[in-house]
Amino acid sequence: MLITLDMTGEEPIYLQLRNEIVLGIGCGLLAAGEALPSVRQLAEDLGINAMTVNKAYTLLKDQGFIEIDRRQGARVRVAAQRTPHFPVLWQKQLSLLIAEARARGLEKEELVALCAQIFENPKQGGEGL
Amino acid sequence: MLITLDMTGEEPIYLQLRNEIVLGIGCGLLAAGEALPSVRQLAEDLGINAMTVNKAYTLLKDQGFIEIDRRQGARVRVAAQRTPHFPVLWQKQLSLLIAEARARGLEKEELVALCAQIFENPKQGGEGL
DNA sequence: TACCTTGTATTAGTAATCATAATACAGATA
DNA sequence: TATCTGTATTATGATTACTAATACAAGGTA
Repeated sequence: MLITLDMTGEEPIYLQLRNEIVLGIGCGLLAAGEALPSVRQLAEDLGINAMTVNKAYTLLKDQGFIEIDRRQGARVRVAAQRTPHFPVLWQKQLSLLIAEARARGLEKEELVALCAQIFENPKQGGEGL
Repeated sequence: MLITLDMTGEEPIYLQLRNEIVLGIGCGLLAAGEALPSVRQLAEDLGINAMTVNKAYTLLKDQGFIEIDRRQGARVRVAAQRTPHFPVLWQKQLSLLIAEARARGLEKEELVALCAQIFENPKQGGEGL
């Protein structure tokens, strides 16, 4: 999977990397059980420090998206993605985004249609606005 | 409208304040055209510095949620909330959240239903997960 | 054994953020 | 004149974020 980073922007590198991988999993570009590059390999490919990659991996592990074996490296988590409780922070962020949309005059039908569209292809995003 | 801040958490005060106001607008607790407290008044009520309130207000103004008249203070923006182009950052954040949901195994129907529910009452959030 | 790979703990240093405070100013209003 | 708006300025202290360099631990393999 191709990963591009914006080294000039304000978003931290490790967060960009984490988000790219989450998007990859969500889109199916990264299949369940698929191996991720080693921290050193990915760091070299991206031209960043290995600890920065490690920070992203650790974050993904703590959030339940990947598993890390000290011997064999990281891979996309197979099971248990369907956590019983969805993260509270996730719900708060979603509520805030929807509140912003309402404040800007978006109609309920538009929102629902947009969410359904993004669900199909999160990397493309919503082209209809 | 009642505003509560978490002074111990990690989220910046000015951001909490900004988000609370956005939620208030989105839920209709703050009507279009309604006046907001002055920066000094709100700062005193909340026990924070006036410049912190000013930072939140300036952010809300730059994002198109409120209008600020130097004479009469701030008020919820009446028109033009329906911006022709929805903020790119908003779409990116929504795409990321939906990708996270997919990665965790949420079904499309569940997502749509949840979004519709939150749209009705963003402050309540999604209780169904 | 020797060497490769893997992740990770530690340390460090630079930079940025955040909240606050004290003023001061411009403009409108009562 | 006195008082209310927002705002620009400057400063300060504390904290945190971010990235990097290095060394270590553990397992695989020739």
